[in-house]
Amino acid sequence: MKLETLRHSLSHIMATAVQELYPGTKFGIGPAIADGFYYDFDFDEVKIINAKRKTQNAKQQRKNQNLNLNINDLPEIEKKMREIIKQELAFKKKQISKAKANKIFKNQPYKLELIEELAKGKSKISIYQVGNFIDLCKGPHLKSTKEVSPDSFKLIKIAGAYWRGQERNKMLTRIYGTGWATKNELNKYLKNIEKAEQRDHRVLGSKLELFMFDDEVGAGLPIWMPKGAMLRHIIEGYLYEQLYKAGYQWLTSFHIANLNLWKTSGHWGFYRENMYAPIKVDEEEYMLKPMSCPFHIKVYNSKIRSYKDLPIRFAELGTVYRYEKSGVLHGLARVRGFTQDDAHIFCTPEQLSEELLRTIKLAMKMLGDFGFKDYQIYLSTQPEKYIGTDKIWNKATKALKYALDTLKINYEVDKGGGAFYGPKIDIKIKDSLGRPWQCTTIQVDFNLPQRFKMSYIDEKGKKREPIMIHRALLGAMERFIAVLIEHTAGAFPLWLSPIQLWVLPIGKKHEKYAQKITDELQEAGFRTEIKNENATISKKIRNGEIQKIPYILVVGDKEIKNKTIRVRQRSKGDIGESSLPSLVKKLKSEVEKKK
RNA sequence: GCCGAAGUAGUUCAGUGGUAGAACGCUUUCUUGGUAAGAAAGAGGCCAUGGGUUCAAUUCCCAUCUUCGGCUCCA
Repeated sequence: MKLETLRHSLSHIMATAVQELYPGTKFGIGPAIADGFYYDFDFDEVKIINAKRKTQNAKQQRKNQNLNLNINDLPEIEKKMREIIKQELAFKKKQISKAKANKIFKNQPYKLELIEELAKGKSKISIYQVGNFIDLCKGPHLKSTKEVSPDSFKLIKIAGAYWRGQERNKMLTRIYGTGWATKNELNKYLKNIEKAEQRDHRVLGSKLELFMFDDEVGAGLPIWMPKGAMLRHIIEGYLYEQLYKAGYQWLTSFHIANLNLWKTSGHWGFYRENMYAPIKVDEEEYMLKPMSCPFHIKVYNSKIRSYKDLPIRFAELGTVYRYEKSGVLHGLARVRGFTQDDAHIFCTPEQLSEELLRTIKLAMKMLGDFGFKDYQIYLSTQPEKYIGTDKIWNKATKALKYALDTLKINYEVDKGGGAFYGPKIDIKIKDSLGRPWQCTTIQVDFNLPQRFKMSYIDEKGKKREPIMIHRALLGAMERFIAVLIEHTAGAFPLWLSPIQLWVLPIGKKHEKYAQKITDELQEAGFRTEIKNENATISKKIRNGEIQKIPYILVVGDKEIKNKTIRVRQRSKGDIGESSLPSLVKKLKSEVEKKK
């Protein structure tokens, strides 16, 4: 039995239960998804009288006695589902005409909408019936509900979801469930979810004192605490070094700029809903920057460029501000002010392939250095509305494909998913709960060079328009660190650890020696702290493990006598006595390998 | 923004129509310790904010803000 079939059938069983419990429900759709299933319901015409309600607050009463489900109602639906399963009902498939379908679903407006589309070019529509519940469905399904083990599924959450995923449509109530072949597998799944929640960057962020939020500061505006700021600083240092090696030049630009700049760039016209309101300065209006590109273009345009100067690569750790709808904010992964590892490459059309190839190679190297090997790559192509000629679109899309193919990278094509100004490559990294986050983006732009009248002088002394590539390889510091925290569960590799070593003197008389060791390690460039507070050695070690300190050094009488330290490695335990120089050598090679 | 849930100590959470408690953390003292929790004492809260109902509101009602789970949108 395929899990997908089981889950799809569970979704029908849930709908059957809902129909029995809340007559009058209108049904949306109910597919199987990764790990489970859902079904969308419209309860607007279900009167509260029909449902057995334990609690009713005033808000619900005001809503004209309409049913308003919440998480507390799920056990009752589960119970009903088990009753249905025990009845050993068959899933019956039928092929019917459109006219007959319209009759059966005459009280189901969402189904009628689907019938209209399904019937196009077909004479028959397939339906499935289980118990008294009939649904439009192409299947497949189980033969009977008896194939379902009544304790291997669970309804897990309830949420709003727009009909057909369109914001302008009505919001339906979606119930999510998870379903497995056995009770054991279900429990394993639920345990895994719990484990994943332990890796949540929002939880670890405050436990490890990396960053914080404050109501009075504002939503979506993280404050970096000392250890988080250090982590960020290390990553920034890495970027400066890598990009310099890759032939980039660094720029710095300001956080606000005259509205006129954003009018020229087109952001005022096309991106306004993501920008904050203008700030009045004397008689002029200024905007907080949502992107850094116009500044980089200004630098490019500050003098006449020859074909010999290209490609020009301008990089900036650009802090940008974007209005994000309140409901989408998510820890560090989705914020309202963030710093992109942004860069713009200006090149000739002939150089485009080579530049894209270099950029993707660099992205892969950098993601690899941070330990990311598992991600999804998308190539987004020409959308319906676009600027530029088909010729140049084809050329750019081909160049992107060429780069991916040359590097033998697997990718999916997101047809029509490109920006209006050019095609792009996106790389998404998954978080602890499997939610994908877009980090890397490499976009070709035919729009801005035109808007800012950019040019270079070619071999024949003629003015030509350069091609622009926008690229953020880690994406944004905030989001990247969020994913990094979840990826490592906060146990950062040595080179990234904000604090790399703790030195623990056993007693007061060992403090002087411990301080000497600490000083020498700091001198050697390692982020080291002495822990001489009043606590037992066991307690300090425990704290060190909780704080995910990579190395803990213990010193006492024996070590002083031998001129050594006792080394404990994170999650490995005591790895024995060592001299300081040999430890430093080990640490240096570990930092070097970025492991 | 939309649907649903929730905001009590630094953190995780109990609790109550008569202005509050636990655990961990923190501070101090005792203890001077050998690889994941030594002991005692103490400090710490306008119970998110603003209104309303009430003799009395942290508790009931409303609004706002923030957070969480989804939807839509994105780095």
